Amino acid sequence: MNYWLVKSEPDVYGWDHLVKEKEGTWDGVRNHQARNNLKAMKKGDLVLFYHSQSTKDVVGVAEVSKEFFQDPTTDDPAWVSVKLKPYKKFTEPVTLAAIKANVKIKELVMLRNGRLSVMPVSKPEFNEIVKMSKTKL
DNA sequence: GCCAACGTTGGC
DNA sequence: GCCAACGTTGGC
Repeated sequence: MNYWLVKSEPDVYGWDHLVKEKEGTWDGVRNHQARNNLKAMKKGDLVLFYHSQSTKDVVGVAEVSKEFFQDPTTDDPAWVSVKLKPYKKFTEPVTLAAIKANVKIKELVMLRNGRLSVMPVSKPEFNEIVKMSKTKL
């Protein structure tokens, strides 16, 4: 079981969209590093769902429901998508400021490479963020 | 709205 | 193959 974090602009495709659709296709990724991470995702992996730009917080956990396949938004076989479904909404969103303030997770990839949209999260980091959200998974 | 970080593009 | 210019992302 691996853990991940995906970033999304809530205006474009936020947590609420995912909940409404029940299952969302994570397409349009055009970054090699992010693509490699998508390919490494396994069904059942848990994914922190981060809202960028407006609220800047992790709002919940999604689950990988389908492993990578050809990105439907392009014919270029270089790009892939996965499918995600909502797993659990956080009781309290975990803000970027709170993450930055927590020394236990200062190695989080997001803090080092702010522009990556799909990134791995270690198990301790995942657990710590869930703990900060006061959510029981 | 500004700026930093990073990826991509194109000239050489 | 290097590097400057440019575009995009995302935090502030």
